[in-house]
Amino acid sequence: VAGDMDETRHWRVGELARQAGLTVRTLHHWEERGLLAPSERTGAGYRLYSDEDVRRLYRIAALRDLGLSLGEIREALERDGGLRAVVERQLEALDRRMEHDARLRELLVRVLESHDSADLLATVEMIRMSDRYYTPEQQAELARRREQLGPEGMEQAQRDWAELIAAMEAEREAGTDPADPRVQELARRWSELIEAFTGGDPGIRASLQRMYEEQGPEQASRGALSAELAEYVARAQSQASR
Amino acid sequence: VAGDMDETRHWRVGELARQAGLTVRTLHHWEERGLLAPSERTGAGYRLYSDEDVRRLYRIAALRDLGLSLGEIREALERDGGLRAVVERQLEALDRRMEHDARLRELLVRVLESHDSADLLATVEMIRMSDRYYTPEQQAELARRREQLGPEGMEQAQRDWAELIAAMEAEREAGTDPADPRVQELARRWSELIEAFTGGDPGIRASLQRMYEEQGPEQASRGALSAELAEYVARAQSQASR
DNA sequence: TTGCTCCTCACGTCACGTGAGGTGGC
DNA sequence: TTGCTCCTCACGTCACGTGAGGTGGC
Repeated sequence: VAGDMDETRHWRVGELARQAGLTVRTLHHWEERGLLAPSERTGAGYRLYSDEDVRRLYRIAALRDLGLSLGEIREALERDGGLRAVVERQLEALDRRMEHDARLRELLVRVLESHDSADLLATVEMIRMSDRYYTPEQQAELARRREQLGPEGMEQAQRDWAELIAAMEAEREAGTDPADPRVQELARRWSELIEAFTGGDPGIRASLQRMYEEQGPEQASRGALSAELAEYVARAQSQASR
Repeated sequence: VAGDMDETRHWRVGELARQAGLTVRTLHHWEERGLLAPSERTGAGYRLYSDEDVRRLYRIAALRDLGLSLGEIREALERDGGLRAVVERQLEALDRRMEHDARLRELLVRVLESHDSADLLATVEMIRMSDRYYTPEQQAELARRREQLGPEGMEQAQRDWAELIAAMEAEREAGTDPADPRVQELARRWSELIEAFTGGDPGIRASLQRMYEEQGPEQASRGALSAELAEYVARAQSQASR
């Protein structure tokens, strides 16, 4: 073993794959993609990798473990300074993903904590809706306000809405004129609760309105409001300004 | 708009896609995969989605946002309690990914902080190697020990090794007999440093040895040790036991 | 001669994106 | 009649996994 003069040791693909903890197919694929070709072949076409090839292989494997795509790895290996550029992009993408995952995790935990699975699906749908209509800043603002309210405050708000909706629905079913003082009082309360939700932020108000316009009251309120009731409330509010 | 009796409103695929923030192709795909088929078609084959279909669509979209695959969504919607099971699996997978990402992020930051890109690639390769040969527990143990050493301790250890390797290489080049007392002293020091690294843990010692056997001294030491020098040290150590 | 390793296609995966070529509907 | 919407193929993506069918090598 001592004086073994194997100046350029060569590796066959299977050997090398086993060594590096990869599959033969992976090495084939890297070759197809132009990342790593063996510097020699035997007469019968067997791939022979040199020490130099092996070093390149380990570099590629390392970069792959950093999450780079094969295209990015090529870029990193070809250009000087390419590594830094590619890794910076990679880090940014990773940060975005980690943020996303953190939010997702919270969501999943909430889903698991919830016992009623219909209710929990509704929660997810609501969040999805929010994501579509509120800007990230607006969402942060809404979250801030929710935090300020605390769990009891949130429940209180929900009860307030449930009560108000029930009262409004009762008037509508009774056929009360929207201009009636009782209904007008409810409409005023309605505006107050919306004001409390938007916190007076005109952007949030606009987003909310766009959501109701585009999705309709049933979707936007996740079933809390019927189209008929929304219509009735709108009539009462237009009455108020007369 | 008021008394509109559209008992079963129908949606065409484009409309619905726009509403839901999806593409038409996505709805086609969901249909191919058996997730959501419109309950009606026009004579010409136009898809018509009912309110019921729309509700199902929103449920699917919500679950997709939770990161479920289309297959998992089917499972969740078909079986009772399927949602909980699927979400639990999802959460476990997410936790694993988040842990992985956290480690990856550290790595990427270290790569960016390093100025010599060859050096940084070596670091990544070393970590890859460690992942292959040390169990998670052993890695934790090694990390604990590194932390205990602190940055100065680490640098000191690296200097110790560099010195010892240089001294050993000098003897080898000079052709000193491995049994020579000077070489024997170096070999003793060598064993001490390995002992310091493994912390006396036999598992770590075995993993380290397996790594050197399977990868060879050059790869395992990331170029710090030549095959010849490793051979020389081995001879010196076997001499010691005589 | 028998295994073992290797070779080159080539299809499958996952959730759609992106045309191509053609037809119904207000 | 002119756009617009819709239809059904069908290939492409990304990094390989997984055979299929056949041949070299110690």
